[in-house]
Amino acid sequence: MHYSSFLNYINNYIDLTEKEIAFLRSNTNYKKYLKGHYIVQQGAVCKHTNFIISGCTKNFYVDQQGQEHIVTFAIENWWSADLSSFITQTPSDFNVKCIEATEVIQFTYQNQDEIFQNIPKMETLFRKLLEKALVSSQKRIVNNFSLSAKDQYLYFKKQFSTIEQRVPQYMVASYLGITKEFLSKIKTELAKN
Amino acid sequence: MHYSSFLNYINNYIDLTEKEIAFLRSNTNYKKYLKGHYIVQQGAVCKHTNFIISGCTKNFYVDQQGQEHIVTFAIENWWSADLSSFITQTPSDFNVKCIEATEVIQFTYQNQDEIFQNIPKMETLFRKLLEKALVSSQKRIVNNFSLSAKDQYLYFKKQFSTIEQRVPQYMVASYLGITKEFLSKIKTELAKN
DNA sequence: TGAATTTGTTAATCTAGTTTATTTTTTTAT
DNA sequence: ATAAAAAAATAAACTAGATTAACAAATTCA
Repeated sequence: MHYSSFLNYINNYIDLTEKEIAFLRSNTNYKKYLKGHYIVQQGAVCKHTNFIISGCTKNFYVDQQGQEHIVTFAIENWWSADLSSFITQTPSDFNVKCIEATEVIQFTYQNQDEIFQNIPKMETLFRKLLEKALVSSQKRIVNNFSLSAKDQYLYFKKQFSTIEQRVPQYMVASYLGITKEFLSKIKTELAKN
Repeated sequence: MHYSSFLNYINNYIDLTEKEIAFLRSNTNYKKYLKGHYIVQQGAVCKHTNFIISGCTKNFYVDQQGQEHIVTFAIENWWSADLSSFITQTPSDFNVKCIEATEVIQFTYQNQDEIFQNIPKMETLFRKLLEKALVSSQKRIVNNFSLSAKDQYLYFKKQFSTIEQRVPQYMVASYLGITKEFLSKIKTELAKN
């Protein structure tokens, strides 16, 4: 039953036979993480790619000054992993931490290999997901350059209103690359209008 | 003969049969662009993905104030396109312009589909290329947040010394998201040590 | 229920990077 | 070779956003 939202998601993109579904099940597993737990820790290898059934995670980097920089959030029906560590199977520079209790369907690098070899449609799906992720990552770079902090916040709010309602404000600031104090200032200014 | 560097490149990752090579050739074509010419123009659909045989391109966005923001450079043995427009086949927000005279092997969206369907190894290759591109795009976001402009410049220099030597300094500044004046200041400071 | 912890606000001071304007150097094309 | 155009340097005034510090509000949990 944990699988239904995962299979529904896949089903939005591709059609799988009963056999393929069975194969997918046997090459993935369900896991539940408590709030505050780490799915990946800086310095450890990211063993799994995770599809989020419920909950919320943040992927972040702690710099040399000890400051945390959030790269991405992930919620239901999104994927969450440290891609860099996962694809090279080498220690990670990033952390993935659960902001809420989080249920996932996860698979290892080997699982992924098997899945792609046996169900080529799945590799096509992943290729397309990666394309989209790269586009939005590039869009974010451009926004960083061409928008003021206020406009970046408004863009985030529009794009990810659900996330904004679920995570503390200081994490939104970290995602935007500004201080929590400055985001607070922006919000009071916006409230005046 | 134009194809040799393209095939060499592919050969670094996967083995192709003679038949597959022939198929690849018949689904791609060679093109030469002059310096200053546009491969993609903001508002037009990006018809091709381009593998660069020789030359150098920049992928950039012109914001509402008319300011140019460079998202990526591409040189020999790199891929160049506006991914967003290419995958959706809708008008582009970005331009791809030749900084030098540039020779490419290019294929359309339909070509790509045919290639992936007939040579699944090629889709695997592209999936892996996309993974790497996404990793470096995310790395760039983090650098934007955690490094000073000076350190970002040093990182760029280390990573892309060939590019730095080939493009005007104001384009490097645009890529880094700083003004040309400030990059000039950084460089004179660095020269003093 | 209330003490402890986490999250958010406000305000003064500071600084990395921008803007604007002028000058110098390098490149390009004839 | 040389004029025109493009690129780079310099410098002063300015500003978006950071830092620091003190306080207020909201959650959490015993």
